[in-house]
Amino acid sequence: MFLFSDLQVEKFMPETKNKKNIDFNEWYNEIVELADLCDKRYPIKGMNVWRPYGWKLMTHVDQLIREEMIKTGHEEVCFPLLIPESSFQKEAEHIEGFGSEVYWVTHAGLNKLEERWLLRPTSETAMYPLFSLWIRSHADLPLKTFQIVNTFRYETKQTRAFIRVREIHFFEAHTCHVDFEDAEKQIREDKKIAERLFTKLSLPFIFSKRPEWDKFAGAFYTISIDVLMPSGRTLQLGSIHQYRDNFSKPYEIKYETETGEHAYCHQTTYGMSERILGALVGIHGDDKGLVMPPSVAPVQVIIIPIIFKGKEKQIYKACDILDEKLHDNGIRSHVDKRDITPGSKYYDWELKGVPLRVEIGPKDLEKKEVVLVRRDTGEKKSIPEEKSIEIIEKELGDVSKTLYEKAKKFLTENMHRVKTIDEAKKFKGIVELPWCGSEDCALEVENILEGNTLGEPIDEEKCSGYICPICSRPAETWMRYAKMY
RNA sequence: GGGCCUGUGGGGUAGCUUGGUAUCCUUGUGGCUUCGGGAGCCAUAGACUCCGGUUCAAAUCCGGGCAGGCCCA
Repeated sequence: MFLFSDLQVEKFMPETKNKKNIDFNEWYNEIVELADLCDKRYPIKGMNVWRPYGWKLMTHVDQLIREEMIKTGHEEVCFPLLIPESSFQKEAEHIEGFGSEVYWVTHAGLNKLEERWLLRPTSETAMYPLFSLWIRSHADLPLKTFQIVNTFRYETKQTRAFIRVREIHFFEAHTCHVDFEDAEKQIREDKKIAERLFTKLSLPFIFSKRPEWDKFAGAFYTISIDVLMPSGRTLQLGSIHQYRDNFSKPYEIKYETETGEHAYCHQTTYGMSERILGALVGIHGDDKGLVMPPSVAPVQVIIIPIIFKGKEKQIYKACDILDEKLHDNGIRSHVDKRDITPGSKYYDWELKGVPLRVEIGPKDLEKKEVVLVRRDTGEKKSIPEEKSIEIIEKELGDVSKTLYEKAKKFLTENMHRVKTIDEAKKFKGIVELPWCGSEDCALEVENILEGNTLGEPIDEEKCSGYICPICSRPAETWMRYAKMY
């Protein structure tokens, strides 16, 4: 039967075709294109085009990272995209880890190259031959650099916008230190950077020490930064690696100590990518579109003039005055003067995830008020025009907080520490089980739970008094398992 | 790595089984009019993924490529 009420729902509540709660993956695919983040029609698998809005968001994320780096004494550099094969081949584990997924340049013009070049899958092997020239003395250390560049990995698996791509928008920090302890100090700083950065992005995350068999190719150990997506899968947003002297030896990154000895550097790296944007989309978004935290929203406050015949001038003027005041207070605002109906603008900016909307119409002018609407909660209220700036500033902060708390609740509710496989089977998301330390046992858990080994919790007492659910030996640590992207 | 499904104007689709003139919605453009949750009218623009095969004739049938999606490892 055809009901008028169905039509109304359709008419007044336009939403994505796919619902986030029902089919997250399809919803995600729909929204990245609807919201003008990227264009997946570029004819190479896994290489999507950044559209203006998506790129703006990404550059705002980059800027937050850049600020953290500068604040902690890192210097920005930019290395070449191409790496000679001979540079790439110096560290054995690294080659083994990346060898199957690099793109090779074999020809230049009409000539075959004498030595092949590769497109960087990450920049260790591009940077380290130069580091060995830059570093001579202990006074040159620590060397703290970073770059934000594109890297290339030939993914054979299913690609997904921002989450699994072949051309990666990559942030990588590379540091060199006098010894292991100084490198460890760097890693402690890296963890604090993550806390600050992801709080600004309203993205609660967990650190895990990746298992030995799944750490970065060439690393001594790897700490991953993971978030939990609404699908129940984890998404790794960043990695912090302790290299010890694994790379400095083959690349001969040495320095002269105060006593005139020669010593190898200890190194760390820190990596993140556009997966952060994928997490922002997936975790905060809803069936109306994106919901962006104010820290990265290209437009934080959208002002919609409600035009009535004969009153256009006054209304536009009121909008412009507020717009200017917001700018003066460092808030990114915009007045939407397009010749379409206000309702149509509401939907547009909701899709784009603008945190706050202000409506100014004739009634508001009379009452010296403006209407304020929150994207995250839908809450709508009238506020006095003269207090609008302070109220808007406060509301922007509240949006960040609300987004964070909502995501934190989801993470907490879907992370469970249990003692047996049977208990673990009851839960989706992330489970922690006692672990004896054997790879075989972890892989067996992976099989049973149909998930992956995420890693051990860090900065936490070891797991004592429990037994490994597979082999019944005493457990050494807790181990996390989850389905991963 | 294995299996399954899909490809028609910018977007979404009908047509494909049974080969012959490509449907509708949306969007774009110009104009009139309107504006507190996707307004209306008029005019106009725009498509069969690529290569090969079968056929008098292919969007339609067959094979392959490329691209997209889903499931399993």
